[in-house]
Amino acid sequence: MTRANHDSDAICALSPGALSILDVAERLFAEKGFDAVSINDIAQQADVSKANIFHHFKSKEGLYLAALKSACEHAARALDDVEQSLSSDSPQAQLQAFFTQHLQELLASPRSTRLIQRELLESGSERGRRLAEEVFSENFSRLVELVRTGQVQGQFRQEFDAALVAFLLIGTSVFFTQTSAVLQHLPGAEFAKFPDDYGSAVFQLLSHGFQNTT
Amino acid sequence: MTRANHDSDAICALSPGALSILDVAERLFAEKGFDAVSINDIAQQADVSKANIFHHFKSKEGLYLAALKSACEHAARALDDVEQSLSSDSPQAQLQAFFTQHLQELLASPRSTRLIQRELLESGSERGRRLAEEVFSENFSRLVELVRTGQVQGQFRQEFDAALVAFLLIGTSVFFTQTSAVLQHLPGAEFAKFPDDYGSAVFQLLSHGFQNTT
DNA sequence: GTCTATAGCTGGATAGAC
DNA sequence: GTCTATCCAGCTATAGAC
Repeated sequence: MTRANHDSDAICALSPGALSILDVAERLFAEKGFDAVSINDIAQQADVSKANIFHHFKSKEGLYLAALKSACEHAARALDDVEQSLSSDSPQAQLQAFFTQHLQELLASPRSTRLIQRELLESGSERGRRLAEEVFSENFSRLVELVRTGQVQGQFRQEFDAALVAFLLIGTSVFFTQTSAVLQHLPGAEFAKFPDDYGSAVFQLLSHGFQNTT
Repeated sequence: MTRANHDSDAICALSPGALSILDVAERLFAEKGFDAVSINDIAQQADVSKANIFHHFKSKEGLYLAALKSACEHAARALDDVEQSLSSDSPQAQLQAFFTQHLQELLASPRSTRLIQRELLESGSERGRRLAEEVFSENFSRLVELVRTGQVQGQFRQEFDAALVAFLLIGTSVFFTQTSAVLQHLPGAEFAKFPDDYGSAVFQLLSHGFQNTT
């Protein structure tokens, strides 16, 4: 708990050995989950001894927290990049740009995404909540603001909660990446094989709705 | 693998002791995941001895599979009920009825939902895929057909993939139940506290889109 | 910083009495 | 069907040499 901050603040000063340990740990924890991964597994795949891992990290949980923090920093950085590269076009253009890049980012770094996903699944732990608050609340707020701007400018309907729209923009992407492996085995869901087409189709649908107005 | 079928076909003939074991197991596996739960934990909470569990179930994995199958049967039954109670109204009325009842079902039995969710997260295993295929593919197909019917009748836009619409109807509900615990801690997301309002608002949004047409 | 060796414990699973 | 007692493999973590 208290120690984790200390460990990962100096993340850039870690020796190369520690970095490869962290890298392997992040991958294995993301793939199999905390309890299914042993220090032995990590030691083998990182080509170091078990004891060496305990030299660099205080405990197994400490290593896990370090990997989690690394994944969060990666995710947060990616979101920042997305927002910085937003053109100063209309809100709907900005929203579409965010949506597209966000989906691409999720697809490009499935490891971090998955590790965070797993952590959020443990809703019982305080960790998951604090994590979400600290890492995502700021970015989420900015996205909500973007929707609100579109609403006051009259481009978006005012009858909808801006936070709800933002939630759906994020959720449809996350849920897609989360289920795409199994989606491909459902009949009629060929869209699972073309993430880019999925992205633009979903944005179209969220924009205009599936119901016919003619 | 081969034994699981044998075990759970006779699920109704199990002794009361076995049923309480299965009940506790389903709860714990859903809450913490397979690896984080020990036979000791289950034995304690079910008020039986460790050995008794191995008398009723061949192994820890056998017990897990039994719990998973129970959860799947529960979920599938709920979906069947939903479809049977569909009125013979217009496709959009049927679609809305399905959406509403599906969301309510998810909220009413979070244990089963969560256990299946966890299993799907392990996309590496064949189990997850087969599970989704066998349990959900039929219901998913029926939902897709419902959307197609609305399309040929001209009530829904034909430009969208029917399977995509069906996917979003399911995904927005599942993702909501999945993240609601953490959602409540995000600024501006008050809708997390009112699932019913969330349901109707999302259906409105998916129907008409967030973009202004005036 | 990195290793070998090992302590100390808990996990799943079994044997056999009742 | 249910229990107590037990086996042993595998785990986290530490000690101490280099």
